[in-house]
Amino acid sequence: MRSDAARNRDRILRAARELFLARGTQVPMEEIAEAAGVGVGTLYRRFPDRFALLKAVAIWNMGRVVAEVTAAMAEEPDGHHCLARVLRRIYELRLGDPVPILLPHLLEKTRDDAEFQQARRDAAQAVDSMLDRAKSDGAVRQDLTVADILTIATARPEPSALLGGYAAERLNARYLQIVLDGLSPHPRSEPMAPAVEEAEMEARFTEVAPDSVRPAPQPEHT
Amino acid sequence: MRSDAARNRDRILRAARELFLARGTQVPMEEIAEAAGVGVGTLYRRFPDRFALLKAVAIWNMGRVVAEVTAAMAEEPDGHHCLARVLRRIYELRLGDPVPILLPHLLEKTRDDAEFQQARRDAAQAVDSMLDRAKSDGAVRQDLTVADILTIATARPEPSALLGGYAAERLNARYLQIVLDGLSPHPRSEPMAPAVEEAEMEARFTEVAPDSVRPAPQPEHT
Amino acid sequence: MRSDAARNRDRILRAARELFLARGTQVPMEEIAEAAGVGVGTLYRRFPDRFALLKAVAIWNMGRVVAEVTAAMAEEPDGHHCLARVLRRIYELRLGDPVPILLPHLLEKTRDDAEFQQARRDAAQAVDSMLDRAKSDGAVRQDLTVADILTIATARPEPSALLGGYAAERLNARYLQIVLDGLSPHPRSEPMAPAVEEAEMEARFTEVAPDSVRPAPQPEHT
Amino acid sequence: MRSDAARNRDRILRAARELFLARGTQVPMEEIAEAAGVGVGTLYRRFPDRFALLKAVAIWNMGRVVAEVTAAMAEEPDGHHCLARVLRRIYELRLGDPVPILLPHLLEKTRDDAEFQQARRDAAQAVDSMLDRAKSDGAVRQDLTVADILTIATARPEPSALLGGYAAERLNARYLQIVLDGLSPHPRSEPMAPAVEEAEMEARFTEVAPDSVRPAPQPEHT
DNA sequence: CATGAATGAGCCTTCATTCAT
DNA sequence: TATGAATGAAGGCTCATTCAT
Repeated sequence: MRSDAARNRDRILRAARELFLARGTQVPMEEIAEAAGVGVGTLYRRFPDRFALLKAVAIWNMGRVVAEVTAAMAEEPDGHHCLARVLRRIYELRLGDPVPILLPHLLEKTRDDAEFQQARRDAAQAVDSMLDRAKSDGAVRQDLTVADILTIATARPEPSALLGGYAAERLNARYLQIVLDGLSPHPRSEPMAPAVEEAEMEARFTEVAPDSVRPAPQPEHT
Repeated sequence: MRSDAARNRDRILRAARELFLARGTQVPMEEIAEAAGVGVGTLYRRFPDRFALLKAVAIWNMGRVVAEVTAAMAEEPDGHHCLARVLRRIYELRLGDPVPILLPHLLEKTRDDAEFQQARRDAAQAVDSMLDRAKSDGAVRQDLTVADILTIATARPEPSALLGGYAAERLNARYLQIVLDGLSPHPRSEPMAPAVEEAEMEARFTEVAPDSVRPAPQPEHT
Repeated sequence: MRSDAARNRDRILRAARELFLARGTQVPMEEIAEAAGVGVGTLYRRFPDRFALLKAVAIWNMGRVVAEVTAAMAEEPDGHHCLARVLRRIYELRLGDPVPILLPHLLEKTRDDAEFQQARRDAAQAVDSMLDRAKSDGAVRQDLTVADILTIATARPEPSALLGGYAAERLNARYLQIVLDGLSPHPRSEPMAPAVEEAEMEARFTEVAPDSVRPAPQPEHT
Repeated sequence: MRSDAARNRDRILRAARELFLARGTQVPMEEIAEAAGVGVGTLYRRFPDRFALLKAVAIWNMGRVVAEVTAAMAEEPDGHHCLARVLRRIYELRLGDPVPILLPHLLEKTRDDAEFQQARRDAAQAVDSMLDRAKSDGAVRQDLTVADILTIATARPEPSALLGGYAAERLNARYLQIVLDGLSPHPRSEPMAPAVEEAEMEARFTEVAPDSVRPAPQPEHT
């Protein structure tokens, strides 16, 4: 029965991740339950409310980032290909989508969630190790930090919004190449704004951001 | 009262644009009405449903893109600064946000909307003229097309999703510089995937995209 | 301008009568105004609320009953044909439809309305004179009163409800003939329940009906 | 809880039938729910929209017609009393009211509804068998068909519209006797319009009625 | 006077969550 | 423990009526 419960949890999580992406984070809980092949009651037993589900999906996404980095590090020949592959996967799987991975108000509510914070640190560390390798290989500028890479991860192009899916793959590929070119060390590059260090990212979870750069309020996910 | 009505329409539009960004496109119509200082009835008289409002905001956004390009072309010294300024403004004002400017299903429903299509063409043309100038100035690769620039416009970084607003301005500035670097002509750049020409974009509104690259279904905006 | 106003009133009344029949008495006031070719403001100037419109239509209907009786009395050869024609016209024009001619709560509210009461008396008197002639001609039983005829007027057959309009004319004609046969004097007829005299009808507008025979409450017409 | 659910469905149906008659088919769903002692959500779970409720009530009404016929056939001494009793019950219970039993547009939407069509056929058959017996007993003309009886069923007198309920019982009784007299075989009767056979009624559900006899458009029930 | 814009109460419907079975 | 029935708060939308132009 323990295994049944675990299987249910897993099916719910998969269904939720897919439906959140396909139909938005407000998708009815009943649809998620149905897609998972369980009753709503079961869904609520595993995840007491919608937020718990969002958090679980976010943790799953972060774990997936670690997995993608690990695989790329093992299989790609150099830092450039490694970075290219991971970014491509993040966009493909929409792992960096602001919704639902890391909504501001989700961050607020997860500040004290050990599991969530651990997953976040693991993901940042994995990306950081990948960035180190890219720097060593001379694939990217030395003044980049993990915050830059994660920022790029959130900047998923959506050419389908322009072309309804037409030529989306080509446009995505071109976008990725442009970004990678931009990341590479150019003699002519002007100096950038000061880098954001990992320590600063970490600090975010203890300090409160200055009002001037507060993110826009986000919709409550009930 | 014609003038009153026009003023109300305008106030509703502004309120909608702001609330769609701040609280999502599902924000209660009543809140939009309240923010605009009118009753719901008035809102519904001007915009028969939520979709009409989304469309009007999208048209406004596209008009704003034209205005930003025009201003930049007039005031900036060269193609590089022009492009940089416009992209920065697009991100700042969130003019290229997939929501609500150009959701796939919004495109479907606007295929036969003359005003919408005109606004879209005007925006594309403005961006294209800016791109031409940037090419003439040697500021960007010659193999770029307007589709690439618009794709970039949709790829707005959201560092606040990672840092809750902390250092967002610096990260945004760094992201923009990375992209601009990537757009600049590099001798070492590998060839890109075939460019998407403006004619292909235009074709999107008559042909139907191949199934293989259909965008994910989107939430209904009622 | 007096004539313009009168023309408007008339157009509104016609539109209201038609729309009440075609789409029910809850049809939006704005539709009535549009069908009449005036603005809602004008409609409300002539008829302060929906009830005023219902009342005016009811008065018009009763006037039409008088007109139909008058024409039939003048043109038909005998009491039988006269009665048959008037009943047919009442059904055709739906002059006796409970809605909106004589809803119970409409009666309540019109108890003190002189114009309405006069129209009602005129209609009853016209029908009564027609009934007298039919009795003189031996076309109907002697024990009938105007209340019976008016009751029959409210019993409009609606075969379209059964057959979607198919054969409606034939079924209506057959129904009418059945009723007329039933009205004719049969030696074999059993005695009927006591007749309702006109004086009793008149009394209804001063007394209050006994609770036991109160009509079902009717929907408020706002 | 299956039994609870069934009990709720039943209570909703009863409440709906009563309120549709008492206050019209536009009665707020919430009132129906309240009268049934359930929440609106429960009502909507059983009946997804107002139309589903109308349909269910119509089916209930048709079933009741069958029950009334069956009882009358078993308990009444002859065809005359049987017919009289059933018509009286139909009027008393308002089983033949155009609303909600058999509205034209309801027929349209139920053309493919197996349960509805079965109920309709059962009711027609029951009435037909009763008519056969009446003919055998010499209680009615031989040239009547079930369509005539059903047409009569829709022609419910509403004397309360004239008298506010005063003397309604007597007037109803007299109306019924008049109709029954009209139905009885008179040597002196003129020939009637051609009868509508049951086969023609049945055909109505496959063919489309000729435009000339289309029923008036009916109010949408949401 | 005529118009139609503005208002907001009210009804329909959905869906998050609870809880009886 | 799994289910799905029940609840009711919340939001979309309509429309009667008022009132500024």
